[in-house]
Amino acid sequence: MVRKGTWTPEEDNKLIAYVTRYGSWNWRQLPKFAGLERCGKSCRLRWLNYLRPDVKRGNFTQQEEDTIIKLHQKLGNRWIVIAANLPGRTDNEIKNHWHTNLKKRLIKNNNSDANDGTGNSKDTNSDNPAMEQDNTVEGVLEKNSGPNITSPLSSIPSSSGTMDTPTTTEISYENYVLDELPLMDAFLNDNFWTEPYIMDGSYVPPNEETTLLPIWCEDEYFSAMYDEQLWSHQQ
DNA sequence: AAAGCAATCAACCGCATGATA
DNA sequence: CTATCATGCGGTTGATTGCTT
Repeated sequence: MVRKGTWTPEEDNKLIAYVTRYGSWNWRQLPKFAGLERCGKSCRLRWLNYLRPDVKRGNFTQQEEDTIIKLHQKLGNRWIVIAANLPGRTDNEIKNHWHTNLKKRLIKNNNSDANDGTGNSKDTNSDNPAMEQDNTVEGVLEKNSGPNITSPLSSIPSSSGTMDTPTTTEISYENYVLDELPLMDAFLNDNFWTEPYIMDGSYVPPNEETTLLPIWCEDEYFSAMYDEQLWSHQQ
């Protein structure tokens, strides 16, 4: 039986514990091994959109909104490409923000422009001089990602020390002491960011013997940390 | 206080694409 | 070449929350 609907803290615990330890070597099989009554798709979405350590929560900044608008003008509904240029933001989050805020704001702005008769079109950053340096789509892409539009996964920090500049605003994984947090090693070591995503065959999935263990039960510290720190931030 | 409505956002669904047998 | 499977993407839905009356 496959569960649907909102994820519970317990389910989140299981998913985080599993992906942290073993990576996402196969989303379809993952829920079975992780002890989750969810489909693989649901697990993947939950991880990518909410549980990944580098997911940035909270309000969009003016600069982020400007980037979204500019890129959407050029690219249309290619949310994954737009997301790739906003580190820490997911396509789902950007899509939602677009439909609930930016689209309406643009319509409103266009209407007011049409009414004022000046023909001067103001974008959302007209009150922010700092943003007027290079507001072309090319400029935004160049500034955020280099000359080429990057792959969606490029927003995931590489192993080259990007944890020095965390993109997470609400959940700071740096606050946890490594010695006391065995599971968090995986978040912070050099392999974590590449393991789940590299499909070159180098990643060895857990075997049946090890995965039969209910791994989430072993990690009481992690569970407690998660309950207190992480879950509360998401509510 | 409660009912109605609108806004928000987490999650699901269907389709497309790429890999592999 | 074709079938099958896994994954990714974008559109849409529905539950929850907040606001108004």
